[in-house]
Amino acid sequence: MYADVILPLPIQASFTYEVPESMLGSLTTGCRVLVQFGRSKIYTGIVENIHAHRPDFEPKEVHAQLDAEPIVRHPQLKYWQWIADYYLCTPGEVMKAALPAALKVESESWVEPVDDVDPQLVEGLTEKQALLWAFLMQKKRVRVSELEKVADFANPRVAINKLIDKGLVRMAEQTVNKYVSKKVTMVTLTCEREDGDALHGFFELVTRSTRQEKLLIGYLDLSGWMMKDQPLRPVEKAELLERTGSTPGILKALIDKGILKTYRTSINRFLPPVTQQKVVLPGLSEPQNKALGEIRKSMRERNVTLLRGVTGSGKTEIYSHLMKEALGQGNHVLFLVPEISLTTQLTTRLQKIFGKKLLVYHSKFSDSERVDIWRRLLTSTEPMIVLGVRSSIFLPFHRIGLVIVDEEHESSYKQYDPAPRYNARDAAIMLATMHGAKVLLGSATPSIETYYKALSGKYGLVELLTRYGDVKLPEVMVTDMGSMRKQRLVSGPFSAQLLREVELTTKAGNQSILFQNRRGYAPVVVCGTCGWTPKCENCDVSLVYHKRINELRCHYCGYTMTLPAVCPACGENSLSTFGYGTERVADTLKEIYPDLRISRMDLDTTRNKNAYEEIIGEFSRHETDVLVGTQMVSKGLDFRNVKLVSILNADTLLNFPDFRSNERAFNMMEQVAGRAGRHGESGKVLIQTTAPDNPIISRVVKHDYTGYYAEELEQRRRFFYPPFARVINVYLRHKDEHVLDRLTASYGAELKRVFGERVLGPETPYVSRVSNYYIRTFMLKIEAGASMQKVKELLRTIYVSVAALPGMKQLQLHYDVDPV
DNA sequence: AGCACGCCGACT
DNA sequence: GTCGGCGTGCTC
Repeated sequence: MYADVILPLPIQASFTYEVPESMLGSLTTGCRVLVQFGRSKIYTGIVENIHAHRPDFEPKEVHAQLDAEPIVRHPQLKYWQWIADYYLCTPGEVMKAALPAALKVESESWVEPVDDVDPQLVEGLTEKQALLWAFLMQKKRVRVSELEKVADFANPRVAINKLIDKGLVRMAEQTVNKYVSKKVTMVTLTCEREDGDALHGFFELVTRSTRQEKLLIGYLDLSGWMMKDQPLRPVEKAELLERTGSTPGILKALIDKGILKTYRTSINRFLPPVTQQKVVLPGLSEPQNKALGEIRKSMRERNVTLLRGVTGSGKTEIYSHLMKEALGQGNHVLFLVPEISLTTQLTTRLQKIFGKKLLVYHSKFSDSERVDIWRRLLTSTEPMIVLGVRSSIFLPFHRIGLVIVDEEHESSYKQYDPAPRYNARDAAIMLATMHGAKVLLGSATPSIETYYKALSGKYGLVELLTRYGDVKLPEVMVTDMGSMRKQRLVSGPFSAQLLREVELTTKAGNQSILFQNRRGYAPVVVCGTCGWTPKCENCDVSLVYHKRINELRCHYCGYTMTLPAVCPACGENSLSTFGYGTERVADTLKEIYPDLRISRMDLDTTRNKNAYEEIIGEFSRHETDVLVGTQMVSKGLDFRNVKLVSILNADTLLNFPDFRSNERAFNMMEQVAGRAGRHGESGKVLIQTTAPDNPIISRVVKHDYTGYYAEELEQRRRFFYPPFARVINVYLRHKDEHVLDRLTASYGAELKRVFGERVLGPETPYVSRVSNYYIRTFMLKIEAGASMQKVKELLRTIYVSVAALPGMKQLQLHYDVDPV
């Protein structure tokens, strides 16, 4: 028998290996295997298919079977294939994205001396070989990578191979298992279960402490100690303390008395629930209830329903009710949220309702934690909710009944780099379709495509246009920075009007959020004498100044340099900074109001795992008055006291040179505005711009989504963009700009020959070089109804037809399907 | 993606 | 004349 195996590589084909007899019968589709690929490398592959067709080459054998049971469930491989087809990448790339790293063991090459070394051979070694040999004799066994480091000469691999040829050393591939299961502390009684006397004695020992007694009883209760016909249920220490309201001290007292003992164990096994978790669902307001009813009705008729609910309308409560229903039917639920909104705020809220039925899947989790969740879904038959980010669509669900995609318009659902460049919203809809599950998309500002589908009847549409508790939508004011400046009413990034509002808000005991979509201190540094400006070595961008660390940073590749004291071009001491990033906004505000408590939230201040939670915690406990931040502050956060929100520079949102810039700007402003006044009296939003008459801003002022939508749709129709066209961007990257331009011309000619008017470009992107690669792009606009299968084939043909051109091998070409 | 093979310039 | 550089092709 032979197994077709998917390998985590950007190669279109799958590879056929022979199944050794020992695995016959046990090796099945969906199992992981270790296979050798090429001369030495060992990869984890997934068995795609097992068959008896002898291939016309001599296949290698499957090295090892890693799973007794499939780790990828039946519909999943089909799903991977769909993603690979749709997003124009290989199944191996999908596999790479889908499996947590710890499930993808890869080999490391080791070398060791052979058992009986011929000393004569050692004599005849060259200098380089002798150096490697000496190191190896010292260590006995060494990684190839280590050996390569020790070698102070080029191509050490050649020398190693010579040693192997001579018969002095041999290679050994060793796979590394990166998975470490999480350990927890468990509690158990020191006596045997049958030993009633001992237990009686224990109770005697705690008669003088009600709290100790309570803990003991709690243990008996949780473990099912007395129900001797059933197996003893292991009890976690944390669970015991929480359930009995005890402290670690009380537990310690019982351990000291010799009643209880603790032990460590891996939690990768299932603790059956003690009692059915009591589900306390939030009550729904009248409008919420009505919306819920409409959603249920819509779901009976259609697979996908859009819930357009204004910010603060209480979509989460509605989701909770739907999720509970799905759980009740024994189904899995996938609740997708954008990376940024997976805060403790949402998690704790849902945890209170669903307890252990809620699994959270997040990129900040360690890999082992992700594997635990993977395995739980695989082995458990219980209904569960996965609250997760983009990549959680790849988890091994078996009976999805409901998929919820919150903030469906969010661009972070789209993976941009590396492949697969998938949109988790769209992929989740496909996943649901494969499972026969229902989908609910939620947003205050649905994407144009989604709303179009909803209005045209393809999706169901439910609208919830009042905020919870009838709080009014915030009042939006626009400040014309141009005229403010003329009147000298601007200090730094702030208009006098904004400063007054911040002051009033703080005096009234409320909080403000200032939104500036740019991190760092100043985006540009310029020499006042000669005009020199620091640029990134690897990318075509100027470096952003970060003051606290006194560094210039590239926001594309991470390149850094310290700010020179004098201009390196002319030697004058005349470097000055321009523009405002969040760091400078916070500093400037502090200069104006030294007593104001200001915190900053952006990528730089939230690097480590807890920083994000801390900043949010501080702000929600009202330990800070003003929160300055990038788009991070615009998503899913709910603070009671925020009464003022300001977009410091709306111009930067409006002036993007692509077809989605209006959509992005409107969504962003509406989302930011939505942070204001979610409870009690309504809040205020202040937009600072030099273009106060911009139509998008006018729509935001009126919170006029439908107006914006109608106008935007018309634009899309006129210029043939989504939803009327399907867009595929083609990226060409090369280290040599001249070669790139030559290849781009040939490729473009071929592209246009085949697709004609549907091709736009080539274009040099705004940032034309990233990490030393020059970039050119084409945009392909395909009629909405056209066969993507056909388009895909044509693209492949075009690639093949230019593949022979010189330099093509060093050209990186990739497609971005449905770019956002 | 890795990795080896193979073809051209700078050293003994 | 070999060592070592990088471009090309293959991997079950």
